[in-house]
Amino acid sequence: MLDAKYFRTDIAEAAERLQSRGYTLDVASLEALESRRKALQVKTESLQAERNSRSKAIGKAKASGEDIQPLLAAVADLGDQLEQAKEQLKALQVELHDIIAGVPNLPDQQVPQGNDENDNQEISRWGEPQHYAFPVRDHVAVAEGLAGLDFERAAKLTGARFVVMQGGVARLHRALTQFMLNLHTEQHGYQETYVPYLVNHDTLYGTGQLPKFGADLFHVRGETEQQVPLSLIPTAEVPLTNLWRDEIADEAQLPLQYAAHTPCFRSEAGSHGRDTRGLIRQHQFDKVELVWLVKPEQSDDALEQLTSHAEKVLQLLELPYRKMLLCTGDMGFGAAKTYDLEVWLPAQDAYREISSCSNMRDFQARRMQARFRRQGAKKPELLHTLNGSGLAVGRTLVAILENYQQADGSVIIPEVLQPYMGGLSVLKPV
RNA sequence: GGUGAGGUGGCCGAGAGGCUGAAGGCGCUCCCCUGCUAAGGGAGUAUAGGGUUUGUAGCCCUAUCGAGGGUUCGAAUCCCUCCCUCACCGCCA
Repeated sequence: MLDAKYFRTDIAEAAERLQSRGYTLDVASLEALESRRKALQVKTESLQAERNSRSKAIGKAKASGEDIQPLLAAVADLGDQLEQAKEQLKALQVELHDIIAGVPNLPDQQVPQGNDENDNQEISRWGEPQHYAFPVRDHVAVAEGLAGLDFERAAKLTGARFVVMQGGVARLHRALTQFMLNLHTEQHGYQETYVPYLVNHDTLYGTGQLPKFGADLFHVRGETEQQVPLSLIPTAEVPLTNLWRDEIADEAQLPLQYAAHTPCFRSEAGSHGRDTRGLIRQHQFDKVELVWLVKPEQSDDALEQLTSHAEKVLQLLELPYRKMLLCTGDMGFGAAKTYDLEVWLPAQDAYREISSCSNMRDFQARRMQARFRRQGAKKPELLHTLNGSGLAVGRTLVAILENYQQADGSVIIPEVLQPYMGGLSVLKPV
């Protein structure tokens, strides 16, 4: 969420910068609402102040044994007026807040202008896509030979966009998460963290999934209407970033770096018909997530580091990839700057997203009231938050199955994973 | 799941409808005293929103005692719902 004050003081600039990412701010109605809000809030608060002082006077009069009836009569209609003003103000504030909470983050200045993924800017490439002397199969066909992925049975158990993994492929999937977590915690300074997979709505609001993107989530309702509704996390970014919701960190504790492996659940509303084959787009997938909480002046550098940590995984797995700087139109709701890492998938003859690393600046921190206090400072400041996949495990599995496939249907296991596979160096067809 | 006890500032802890944004203590900051240290004296010490303002200064207002609703002129205090913590019982990986 952007600072409400920003909309009061520099609304023209806000509108212009938002337009660059394809978001049209309704300046006129926002200004109208704002001036009504101001008048109403002043009115409401002065009514409140009057009520408070009169009530205090009644208390004093009563204590000294005076007759309070005339005083009571004098406040009689104050209550109704106040009640009415409060209700109007609340409605107005909710309206205003809903608008502001639905406004996306401002893109960083160096983010290229653009409408969609075609305007993203390629930053670098790593590795050379291999040439295959045989017809390349996609990961579904490769895994079929290994009896590793069972989409039919998963559909029976649950429905479309779920998978059952078995045997060497299942183990490879597990090996990947172990490898990634070990790398980030041992070499990159992240604190290994285990988090809940169900979170409440305050938490989802904090990272920006709510109120706008509830349709992308799976929700779990309580038995009764009053019980707190929960939702399955769409990414570990949600619980990790919210660790510091409503808290104030000491400057000395920063930067905070967390790594967690969790399943992620996404309803994929609105993506019907896209990537229907295979593991690319599932309702449930595993991911190792990296989250940073930093001082504002550290966040630019932190994004570079965070992205390099995700890249390191691809490099160690020897998977060709390219690094893209997303344009204004392709960035996520809360992001100020995002790098996507796209891994080479030979069967698709294309690079596909496998990691997304974003600097959210203070956008989430403001919603969460996640702050820190500088040494000796009185006022706390908002933190900057960053997150990135390091990496999406399912898609990494896809990349390995496709890039390491052999003519005989076997799949070579990347060297760094072999210790996690009991020394196995190749998955053979069954 | 059942029964009971609780949730108050950075921490401990009082308060049981009004003079309580909240006693007292600890911690922290500043000042005084002081060869050093220890002890002592004094002052200060939440957050958010709003108004005023050139101002992240000052001043003023409002809100906040787990969360939300209610009763009341007035709620930390009374009522309801939910959340969380602790204890015992039941169940369970």
